[in-house]
Amino acid sequence: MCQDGGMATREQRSQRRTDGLTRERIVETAVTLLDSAGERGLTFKALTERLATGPGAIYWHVPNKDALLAAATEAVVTTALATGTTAATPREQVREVSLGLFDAIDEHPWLAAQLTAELSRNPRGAVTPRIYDSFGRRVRALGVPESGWFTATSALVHYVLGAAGQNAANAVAADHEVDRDEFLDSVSSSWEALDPDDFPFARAVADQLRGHDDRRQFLDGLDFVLTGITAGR
Amino acid sequence: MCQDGGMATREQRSQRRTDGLTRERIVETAVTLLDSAGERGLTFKALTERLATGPGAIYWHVPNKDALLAAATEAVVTTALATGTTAATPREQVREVSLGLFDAIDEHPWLAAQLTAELSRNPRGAVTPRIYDSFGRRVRALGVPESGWFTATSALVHYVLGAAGQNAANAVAADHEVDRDEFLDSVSSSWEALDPDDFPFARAVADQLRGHDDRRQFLDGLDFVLTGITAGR
DNA sequence: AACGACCTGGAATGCCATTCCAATATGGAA
DNA sequence: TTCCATATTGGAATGGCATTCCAGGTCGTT
Repeated sequence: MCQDGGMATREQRSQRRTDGLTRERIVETAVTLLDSAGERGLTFKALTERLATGPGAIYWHVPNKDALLAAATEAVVTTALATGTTAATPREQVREVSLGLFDAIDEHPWLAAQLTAELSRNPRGAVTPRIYDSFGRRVRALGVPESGWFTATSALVHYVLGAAGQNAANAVAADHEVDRDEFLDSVSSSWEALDPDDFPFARAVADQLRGHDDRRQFLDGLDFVLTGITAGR
Repeated sequence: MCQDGGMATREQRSQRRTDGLTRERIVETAVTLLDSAGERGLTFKALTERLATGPGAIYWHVPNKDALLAAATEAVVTTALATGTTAATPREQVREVSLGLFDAIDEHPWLAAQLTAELSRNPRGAVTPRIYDSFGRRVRALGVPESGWFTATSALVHYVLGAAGQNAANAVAADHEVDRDEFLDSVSSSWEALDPDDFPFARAVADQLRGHDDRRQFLDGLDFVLTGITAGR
């Protein structure tokens, strides 16, 4: 095979740490790594370096990488949803929670995919009911009849996750660009250069791309959903 | 290090293939692998085995795995959007395209995440304008004023991707379960067991989970968006 | 002061994407 | 027909990664 002959037993172990390694500290570090380099940035190597330890120590606190991702997701979502309500009308309250999640995903671009995974893989966990409750309570306050609660809330959550996920992905991609305006401008130009027979619409809206406000667009879309949900009233 | 001493030159190469290895055949195989085992199922090892070749041959046709994923995405999306229109009203036409994409994502659960990535990473490629055009043309037909085209279409696409992505993730998760009804039932029960003070809403809608129709729920949500988009008329 | 449960970190394993390269086809020029 | 350049192939090597194993340390209890 390729054995290197054992080289005696380990002679000297490095000093044992005095500050305890806790699951909390690990999750915290994981979030930092995810934020700075995306899902690919979370490796056990980076983790062990940051925490000045070895993989075994981490695995004692956390069963595997997926669980670590789930824990990071839960930590971030819980914080994001824990904002006190200041808005007056139910509609404004929905906007408030939605923006909270939108901003959290913008700040933690890896969150959208993890949330989708968490909602389906772990519907019994803490995250799924927390999200549905945050949105659902406000949907109820909107005056939706009980039979429509689940459908309306699902539609809302799906829109928010879809839009926020796309926005976060865009933001990461735009990060590689020097200047956002310049980037949008060049995309817009390339849409204008498309064959008018094959892509009449892309051509027509190319100009609307330039300098549009993502947050504003998100809220406008949210209003479509809200209007639809409350339309029967 | 660990050199094994060269063992002479290769004496006998296995028979060279007669059927050409083409980019198309590779992408086709990639889609098959993705469909059967998700993104984790697409490995160069599996690919070389299926195609009875080596990694080098594949890399001659395709620059890397990301490009292969992008090509697979484009192939599937192009097919999904290439359905002729049979619906009468613009609103029904939007439903038609949306369902086409929803079903494609349901059939290829890896597609949602890839589409989000493709839309942001490669807005100049073929996929992004194709999607925007498919939806946008019908939005225009809905009677939306030109200034609202981009916003309305984006909202629509975001909702469809969000809902379809969540649905596909759910379907994959449910695949591991024996029975869908039984699974929904157990989730519903665990929601009912939640603390009524912390999760009043989840408790209240737990029953609506049981036996709900995903496709129907998707269309109901789509109607909210459509109603919102056309509300100003 | 010694035992065991808890906790640590380094080495070993096996999978994966990617690169390198020697070997092989193929078809046009001589 | 022979020969060569170019297109194409597949296997070996490389380096990174998650995960497992294990030989140890630490500390509270007795």
